[in-house]
Amino acid sequence: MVHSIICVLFADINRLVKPKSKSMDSSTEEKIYDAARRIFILKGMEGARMQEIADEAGMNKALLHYYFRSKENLFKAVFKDIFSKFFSRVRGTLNSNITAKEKLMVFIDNYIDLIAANPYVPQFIINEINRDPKMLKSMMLESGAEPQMVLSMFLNEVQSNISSKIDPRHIVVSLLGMLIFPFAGRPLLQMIYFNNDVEVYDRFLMERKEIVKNMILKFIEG
Amino acid sequence: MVHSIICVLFADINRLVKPKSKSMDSSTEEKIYDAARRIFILKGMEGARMQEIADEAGMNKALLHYYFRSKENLFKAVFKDIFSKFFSRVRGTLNSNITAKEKLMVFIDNYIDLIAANPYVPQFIINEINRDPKMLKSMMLESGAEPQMVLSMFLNEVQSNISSKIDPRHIVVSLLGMLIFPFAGRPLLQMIYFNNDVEVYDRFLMERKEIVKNMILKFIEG
DNA sequence: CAATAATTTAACCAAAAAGTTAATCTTTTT
DNA sequence: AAAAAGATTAACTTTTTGGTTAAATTATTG
Repeated sequence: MVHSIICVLFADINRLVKPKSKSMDSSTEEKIYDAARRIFILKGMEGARMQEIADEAGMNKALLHYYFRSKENLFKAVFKDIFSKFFSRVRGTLNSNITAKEKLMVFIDNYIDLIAANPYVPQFIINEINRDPKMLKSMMLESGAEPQMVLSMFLNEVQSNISSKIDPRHIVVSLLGMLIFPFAGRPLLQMIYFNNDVEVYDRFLMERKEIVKNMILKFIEG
Repeated sequence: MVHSIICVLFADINRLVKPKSKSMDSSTEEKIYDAARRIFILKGMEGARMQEIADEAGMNKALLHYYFRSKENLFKAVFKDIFSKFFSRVRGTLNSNITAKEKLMVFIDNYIDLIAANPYVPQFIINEINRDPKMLKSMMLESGAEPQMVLSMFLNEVQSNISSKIDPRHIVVSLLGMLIFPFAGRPLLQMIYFNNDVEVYDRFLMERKEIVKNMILKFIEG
């Protein structure tokens, strides 16, 4: 399959958060930023500690306050970045000129690859928006993300190309649920249904590409 | 529909957490327990403050330590309770003697009602297990919950009654994703796709009963 | 009722965590 | 090279938060 080759080639492009690299060519501010991203995504705003972020970045805690005035500040910068990057990545997968149905299939493949490379991001975003829903408003204004466009765009296409009278929002929500839940609920699901076998669960996640495509198609085409 | 009548009649039975009641007939310990449940579910272990729980319970912070030695202790008691209650409720919906397919349909209806009455519970459980996966092990041993039974039970039935060669775990995960995600992602979804209209979103959630049943059936029956 | 036990409170303590500062080291500018 | 600006550190302060205690109040029991 050509597509899976493309997936492999571009796998690291999907990574929103750089893994800690030993080559120290990035600036101090960048190092703080990256460390903060990793810690915040893993532990959330409330669970993260400034000291921990400083340690992760390999430097003094005071520097975090030197570059970003407060934890709140640092978090907001990081969150805004992750949020907009994530949504623009998602939107990016929809900009080819193939049929609507094909586009939907490519979307599912890419979305699973994207989350596989950033398994904590969707849950992180959902949690933080639950914690402080006001953030979402400013996020949508400041970042050019316009996340509502992401799926309504092609779902209008799907809607018109395929005979289906279902509210497209039900399809979006079902689709996202099927894609995100196996990642968000991994520790639970992996233990209960997979005897905590990491490799088997990883395979399971990749199998989902075909499963979800199949499921959505059957539903849309009746 | 008879079923919706039953749903209305038993609506409050689904509620795992009592809303704060003005009638003060419950014991101090119970009041603390209930307040802790509400706060922990809303803010999580890390986000919750002992003072906040004391305020919610309408009493002194020292009392929380008098009845439960530590925050950790209080949290574990509450979490264990919520976890096992939730899973036993879920399992409870599967104990009628109707066909496997019918059982699946009833399950979907009941599950949505259950989460509608406890919208934060699934995400809370997932988050806390992510934070401390060790908890899950002890939870499964101590509480008689055995959550793995919940769906494998009837999915074996479904599997044998209906011709379908799909790994039932894919069906479980898809199903749970479709059911849980609209609740977990509510603030995000409601804002992006529903102009923050609470009533419309509530209706959307109830519509999902038919949508999800439809979707699962189409998938299983091919 | 008196004594004893259980409950409740206000005030306090210690540890953790965010945030600050002044002094030092490094780089850039003149 | 001297001065200035920028980056970095160690040590410190403040605030938050979980936890304690001793005294007061209430309930229970002999």
